[in-house]
Amino acid sequence: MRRTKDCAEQTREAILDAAEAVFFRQGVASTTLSQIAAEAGMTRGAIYWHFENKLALFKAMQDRAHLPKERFFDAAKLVAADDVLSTLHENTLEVLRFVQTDERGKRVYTILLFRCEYIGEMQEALSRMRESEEDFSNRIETVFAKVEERGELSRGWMAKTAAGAYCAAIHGLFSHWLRTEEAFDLMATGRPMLAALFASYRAA
Amino acid sequence: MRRTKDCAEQTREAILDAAEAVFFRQGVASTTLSQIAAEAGMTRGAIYWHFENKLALFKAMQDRAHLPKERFFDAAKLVAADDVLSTLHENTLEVLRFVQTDERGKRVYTILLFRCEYIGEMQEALSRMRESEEDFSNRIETVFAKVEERGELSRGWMAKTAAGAYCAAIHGLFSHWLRTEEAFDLMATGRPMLAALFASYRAA
DNA sequence: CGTTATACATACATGCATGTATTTTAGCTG
DNA sequence: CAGCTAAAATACATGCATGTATGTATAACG
Repeated sequence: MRRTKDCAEQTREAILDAAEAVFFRQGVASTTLSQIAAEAGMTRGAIYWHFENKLALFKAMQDRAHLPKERFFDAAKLVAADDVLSTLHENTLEVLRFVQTDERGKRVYTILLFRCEYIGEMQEALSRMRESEEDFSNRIETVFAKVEERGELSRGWMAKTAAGAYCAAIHGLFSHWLRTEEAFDLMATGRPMLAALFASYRAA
Repeated sequence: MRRTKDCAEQTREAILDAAEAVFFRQGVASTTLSQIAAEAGMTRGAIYWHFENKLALFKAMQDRAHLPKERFFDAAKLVAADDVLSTLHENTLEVLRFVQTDERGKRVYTILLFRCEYIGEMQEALSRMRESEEDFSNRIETVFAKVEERGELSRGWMAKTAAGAYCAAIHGLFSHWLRTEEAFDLMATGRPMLAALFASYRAA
């Protein structure tokens, strides 16, 4: 105990790693702090030293793996592009490629999607997630509004429905992939799927 | 107590209703049998009389709202159709229309998707769900295999990726809709989205 | 009309997770 | 080297959900 300062920081990271692992295996609600401590090779004392409680630990884990949506979709840049649709299309493919390599992101996103109930104390975590999702949704809608304004959106679509379909497609791809990882080739499926969508957005 | 036989059946239904309501509000893991009993206006005794435990109650709730996938997608019929793709397309639109009217289905599906962690005791419930999903996935893949065999599937798609994209799209639509119900018009978004997908499947 | 099984309610024992208080260990400081 | 404090481990009190055992009222049945 009390080895040194960065030794404590190392402990903190170990606890977060352990939390990720146990949350992933067992889900958030049924995971006890004892289990996390055991996984990290310590006792609950260490956890309570570094974190206020389970919710704080959960949030810290969520923060450590800042999800890709925030860093990949800059609505201002997208709207400013020459060919907004093509830029969004390419951008999306880039995200698909990226997430495949991001092991931590995959684990954390799986926890957020499938291993967490977001109730009681966790409601705050949900509202964070919701805000982030809503923010994403809104940015995408802004982008499509611009596309529509420029007359580049096929009739049959409106900014709102186009954005909804885009979000649904992305979300569907990710969750289907995370649920059946070994049996699902994200790029092989996502590429033609996005191609179909964007072709429809553009159609004369 | 001991009113009559169908009075007991009525109690059973009331318990299931209460479970649905509380699971929906609070999530499955953190819901206690006392809360369900209170919601139903009874005590835990009634629950333990009708159900072995929480898992059994959960399964009964799941069974009562048999989800639409089972009754709408008959792979054999689909494969036998003249125009398989068009039939699947129409079938899918019909499901979209139907689910909007099925309040119980909506609640239960929301619980299954967002209010349940599927761990510990619930893992069995998960494997049931998984089987059902996998079965659905497989049936869809069978359908697309037939389409491919007939040479009616555009190059750029293979049976597997086409089925994956279809499932991802459906799942994405449903979950996006259930998450933001008021702000999302399922048909208005789903119709052009499916049109885009199926147009791509067919493209010469 | 008495008995019995049904449909619950109530009471009780157990276990376990949480949070906090206390204690121990070891690095740092003068 | 003494003293202090950061970094944990340990101990303890509490609450609460579960499961089960027991109690009880009433419908069904002979």
